[in-house]
Amino acid sequence: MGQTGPDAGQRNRYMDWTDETIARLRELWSQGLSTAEIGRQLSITKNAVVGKAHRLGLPPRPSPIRNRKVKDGETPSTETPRRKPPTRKPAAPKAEASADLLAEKTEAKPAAAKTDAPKPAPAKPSPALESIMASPPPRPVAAKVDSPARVAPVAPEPRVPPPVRPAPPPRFTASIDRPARRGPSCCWPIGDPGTPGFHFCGATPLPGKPYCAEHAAIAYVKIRDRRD
DNA sequence: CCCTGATTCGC
DNA sequence: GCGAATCAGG
Repeated sequence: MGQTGPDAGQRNRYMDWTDETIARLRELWSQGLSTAEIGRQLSITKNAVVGKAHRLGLPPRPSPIRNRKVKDGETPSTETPRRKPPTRKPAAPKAEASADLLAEKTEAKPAAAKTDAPKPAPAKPSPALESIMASPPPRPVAAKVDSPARVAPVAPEPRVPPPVRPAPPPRFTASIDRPARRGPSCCWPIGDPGTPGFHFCGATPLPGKPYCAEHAAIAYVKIRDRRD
């Protein structure tokens, strides 16, 4: 008879962290996406993202908060280490929403270069994604983006606008991760973020740009000439 | 208030 | 090992 499987105990309670999902997490994490953003694209919570990221040993990014951890024996006098009380909820097995993942797949994929579409960039995969697209230099640190959804339309250059961005600091020290064979790869999203078929271009990007020549061409639309 | 990530701790 | 809950800063 058909056995249900000896190891069928694993329900869909947790994210299936396969090599692929992990790779995607690392990719997105490396790209400087927010934990919430990564979680959203992976259909998981930011907690899961950050938790897994730490377990994977991914390089911590500039935390908005201070070091909650002090060196051992660090003036533990007046400052009482307020360990947060374990008043955490005893158990909150909220109902799982299964068909909840497909409720937001309204995003559009990077349409091919349209002949008359000045905005070939992905319709709007994500606010954060849009940010990285608008910013060639994916700064792993000091990412000082005000708000992903509050980017004011920058004024176009008057003329002779050099398409070169100032200071693309590739801070790839190659230490924590980046085995070696992992130079900069084109991070143009292909497919729907969150679907198994989703992946990045991976081609060699132009110097100072996150995209390869092909995608950079469609990613960076030439600013319309401003005539007075 | 919103956002962010880090840490903790129950499962 | 996983992730909700919580904490903490901007």
